[in-house]
Amino acid sequence: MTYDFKTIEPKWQKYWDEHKTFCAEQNSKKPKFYALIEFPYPSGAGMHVGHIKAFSGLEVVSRKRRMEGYNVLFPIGFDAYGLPTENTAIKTGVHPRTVTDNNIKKFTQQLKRVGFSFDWDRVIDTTDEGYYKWTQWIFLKMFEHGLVFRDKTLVNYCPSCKVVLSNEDSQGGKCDICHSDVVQRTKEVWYLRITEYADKLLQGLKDVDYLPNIKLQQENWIGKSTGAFVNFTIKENGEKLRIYTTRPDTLYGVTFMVIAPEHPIIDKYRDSIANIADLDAYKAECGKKSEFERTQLVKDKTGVRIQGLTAINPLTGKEMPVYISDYVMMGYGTGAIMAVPAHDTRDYEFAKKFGIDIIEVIKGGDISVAAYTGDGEMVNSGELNGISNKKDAIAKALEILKAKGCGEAGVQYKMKDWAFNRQRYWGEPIPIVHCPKCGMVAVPYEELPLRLPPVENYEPGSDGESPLAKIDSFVRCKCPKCGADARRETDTMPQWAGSSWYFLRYCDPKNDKAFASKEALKYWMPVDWYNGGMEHVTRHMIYSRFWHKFLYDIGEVPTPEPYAKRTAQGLVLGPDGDKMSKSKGNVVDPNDVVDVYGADVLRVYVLFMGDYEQAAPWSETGIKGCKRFLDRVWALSDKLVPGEEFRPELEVALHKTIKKVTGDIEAMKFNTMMALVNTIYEVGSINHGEYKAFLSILNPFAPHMTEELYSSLFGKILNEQPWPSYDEAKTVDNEITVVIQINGKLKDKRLVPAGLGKDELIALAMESDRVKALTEGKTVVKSIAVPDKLINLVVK
RNA sequence: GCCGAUGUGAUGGAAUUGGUAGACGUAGUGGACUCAAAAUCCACCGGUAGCGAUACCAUGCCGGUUCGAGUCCGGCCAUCGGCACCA
Repeated sequence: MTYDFKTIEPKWQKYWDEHKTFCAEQNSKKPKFYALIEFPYPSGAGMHVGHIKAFSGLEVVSRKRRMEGYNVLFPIGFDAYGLPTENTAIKTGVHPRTVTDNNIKKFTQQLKRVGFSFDWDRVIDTTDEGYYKWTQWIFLKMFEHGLVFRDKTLVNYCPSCKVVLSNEDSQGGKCDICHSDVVQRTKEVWYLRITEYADKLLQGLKDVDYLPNIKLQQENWIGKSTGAFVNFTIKENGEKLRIYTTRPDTLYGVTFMVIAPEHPIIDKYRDSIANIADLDAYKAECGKKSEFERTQLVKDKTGVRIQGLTAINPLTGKEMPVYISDYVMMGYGTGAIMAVPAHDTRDYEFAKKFGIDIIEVIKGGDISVAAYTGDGEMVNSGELNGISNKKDAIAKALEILKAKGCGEAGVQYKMKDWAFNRQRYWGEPIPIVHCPKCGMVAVPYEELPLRLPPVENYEPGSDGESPLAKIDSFVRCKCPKCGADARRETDTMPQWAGSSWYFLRYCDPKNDKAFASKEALKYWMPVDWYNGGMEHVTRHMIYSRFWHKFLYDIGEVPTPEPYAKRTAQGLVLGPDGDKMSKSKGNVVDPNDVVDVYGADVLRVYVLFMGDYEQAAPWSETGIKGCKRFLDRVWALSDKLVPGEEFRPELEVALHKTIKKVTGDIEAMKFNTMMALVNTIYEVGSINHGEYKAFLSILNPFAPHMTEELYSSLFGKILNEQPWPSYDEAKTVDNEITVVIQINGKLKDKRLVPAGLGKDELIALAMESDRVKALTEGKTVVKSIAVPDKLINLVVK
């Protein structure tokens, strides 16, 4: 009898569907466990095996938790708004709704074939009007609370196609569609004031269990820095030029100022600037570069001195030139810096290039060679001289600034406000009306959802407007406040919107009175364990934590943080070791694997292929090992003998393995249970109790095969059985091999009873013939013994 | 450039707290079974030298701490993820 996956796997999938085996229970007395995976974007290409790996980690945890007696919520849905779908629609003329529905169908079919234990009664789709109604609702709540505003920004604009482009579609400054040069263009867009939550987002990290590197990435993204705002007076007109610095202690070392090319002071005083044409030309040149490119090309600093603006150092009264340069960004701090070339690398390069003075104010480096960014004694710094501690120097500098009334301590965040709009069709319409009298007016809550209207074609409108701008019947409306003729906003929300709160909807996905009921939220939140890709740990996670914290502040959700725990899986690379991509043709379709090997082999392989958190290439040969492993498990049914108690020859191995697998699953280490099968083969037989235990721990990985074996051999449904327990005392061998080292090198081994003391071990080591031979005529200087592990003799 | 990670045999990777480097799998070699092949089973499997016991070398590179370093520290190199309009 061989394992016929082609009939057995669909049989159990049907059973699980019909019995709603994996649907979360309502009103359960069991403890809850909410496992969340990042819901997929349903692309036309269908799923690849990377999705399977991403979902399989918590799939195993969820199945284990159910056996451990938890009421588990393990939901699935689709993050379906997005550019690729819209681009397909433009290309083929098929409505994005139809494209999305087809893709979701394909994804669903693929997921079901793998036998994931998702709760299929709670599927959500962010493009469903019953869902995006609530996305719009939350947006309006933010609008109501002053977290939504409009401001100018630079966007990538293709003058030839007349569209706003994403960073991805404008790489290298060329339009992806027509290959003409992309320019940076100023546009007024929507923002969410996420910076208001910067500190809360940072503080909240103290209370959650994320992998340390994930926390660190988020901390760095928020980028809190403490420093000072300092006002420099402009000699010619008395204007205050406000700068932000983290090093107010270096104020005596300032020799010039740099402002962003877009800084408003230039336009304000353009009439009094002699070389305004040069500045405009430089600004235009910078406009071609994205912010990313600006910071990247540091090798050669560029800039132009402003003829007609001179800054005065508030501490020394010294006059200093003001430059514009693209290494200063309008989007961070105040868009202006004081340059201290002696102690900042970028300022140093700039000063060298433009021949500006470099004044040392901190001892310890050689400023003729490079900027010195380390600590040291303050020099050339008036009342700061002699202070050798950075912290004290900064404190003193702040004191002086405050006394003179020209500056104060301040906090800056690297995090920017969230540009919350796209000029595209396939997204949630922003529910705002522009009234000539009342300004921006919210669409009333009772009119939600504001539906996406049908359009003829999905090409972006001319001049960078959304296709919605072309729909007169959509655009023209009455002001909800005063009834006057008004215009609807035609931008849509970015793809991040729908995924910023989906974990809340899963708690109560069919509710049409609220995004979820208070009871459901109270029961299920927070998410106990969230797993996804490293590429989402900053943007998606920070955006969604922000939405959640806002909802918490207005009393709509019961927990301050959405995710109690977060882990991340590594990518599955193509067989060639490159990232899987359609263009490289190295994408592996899970359906092909299931056709040949079955779902259980695929599931076991993606988890056994290596470290779950690391990227690993797909390997056709590696998968064969997993097939052999499962075939050997299946064949154990031929070696079955009566008996429920573990027999002495397998007892330790079983207790050890149960303990190991129980712990390893929690640590997302999945690839270490194969060895037990080898041991069982060595023993030559397995009894009922032993087989039951082994099938139980394998069940989360290979649910179809283990269920078939268990139910046919023992007449019970395996996933209704409890997770096997182990006896700590029986996980250790009575006899242990200890290692004898001389000067740290392995020289001999001894099989000794477990738990031997240090002195006994050392005495034992001295009896060894090898040790005797090697220590002859020498002295043992030191002996180290680690019980049950090793003895090391230091010999001279 | 900045932030985060990774680097171990032919190969995917183990080594859970600083304590036997290479578990387990794949590939390979030899053998059993077979008319033969596949499948399956058994054995071997980091390098150099040696008949052998064994010795030396070996976890990207250079250095350090330690009785002992894949693991900790410093400095390099390479690769990957993110850098805010790809999701």
